[in-house]
Amino acid sequence: MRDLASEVGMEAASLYNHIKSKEEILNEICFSLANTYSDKMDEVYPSDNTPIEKVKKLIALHIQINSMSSPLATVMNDEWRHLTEPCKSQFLDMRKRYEYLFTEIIQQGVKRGEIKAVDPRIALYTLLSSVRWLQHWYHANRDLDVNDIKENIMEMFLTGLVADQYEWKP
Amino acid sequence: MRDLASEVGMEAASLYNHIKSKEEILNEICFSLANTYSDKMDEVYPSDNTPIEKVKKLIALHIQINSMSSPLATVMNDEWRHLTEPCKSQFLDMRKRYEYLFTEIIQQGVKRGEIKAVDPRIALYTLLSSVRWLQHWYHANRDLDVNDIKENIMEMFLTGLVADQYEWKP
DNA sequence: CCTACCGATCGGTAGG
DNA sequence: CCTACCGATCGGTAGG
Repeated sequence: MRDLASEVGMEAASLYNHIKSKEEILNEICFSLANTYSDKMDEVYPSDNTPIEKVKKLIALHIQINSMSSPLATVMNDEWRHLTEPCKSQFLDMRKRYEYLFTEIIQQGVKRGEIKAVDPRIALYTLLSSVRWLQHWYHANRDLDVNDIKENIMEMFLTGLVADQYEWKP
Repeated sequence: MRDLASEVGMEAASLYNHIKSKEEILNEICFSLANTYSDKMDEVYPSDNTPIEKVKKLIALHIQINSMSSPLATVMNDEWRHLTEPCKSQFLDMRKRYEYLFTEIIQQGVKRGEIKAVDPRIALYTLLSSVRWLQHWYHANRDLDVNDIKENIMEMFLTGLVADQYEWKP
């Protein structure tokens, strides 16, 4: 709180005329971002895009948030554990629902023959994890363009690293 | 330190007969794991495997460490920032070298036509990030088998999510 | 290995 | 918005 205060040019004690507690800030950040994700899911999930198009739209949002709102994303990703009840449970419920709908999308893709028969949970967590650390390495590699990153990551996930002509299987 | 002490059944003060400082523990954990990664790289990099085989071997190590030694991996991944100089610089140098050799492997694969023309840094960070969070979701999904996870992740990265027969490009 | 205790720091309050 | 200050907690030391 002392650091925050000096950043905005006041004493720590004065912050408490603007906020109720340190945790109020944490709540604000976590739920603001969680709502952004939920809203996008509520828009994408029932749409008539193909499952692969849906996955692409959601991954694009993750890339966007983790590269643009990265300090907020860092707080949500690393500090949600310090939410107190009942907020913590509410937050986890939102996350659970988001992950459930995301696996549903993957599973629908598998059923329709668009997506390979991977384990949907493994696919989901691998996707989410990989874009999660954008916040950390993106700022150390500023010369990279967000759209380049987006296209490269999409390409990797959708068609893999192995070159089309190359016969890699033993 | 109070928590650690009670976990091993002593008073916090007594811990200091076994260790020099809290930070000594952090150093121990960070460098023990960093050495494991470096050693594997020194073995794999100059070997006569194909670049893709090398990538597979390194990713397998990351999966192994992040699922088996997960508490140690969590400490290294999240707390290395609190290393003090000169240890911090030394740690970052090791990481930089590891990442450099890893991108070299990817770049060689691209040059040899085995790996698609992705940006090697983006590919690297996406690979590393995705397996990094194994520690967090693996224990919440205990029914998953480590080898299943390994195979699924490899498959995703190497040949992608899109089913072979499916024409997805617009 | 424990008791007793230290200086620093933290989130936060009282009172103006 | 500030000064002054609180109780709790933290890493660590002295001395046995």
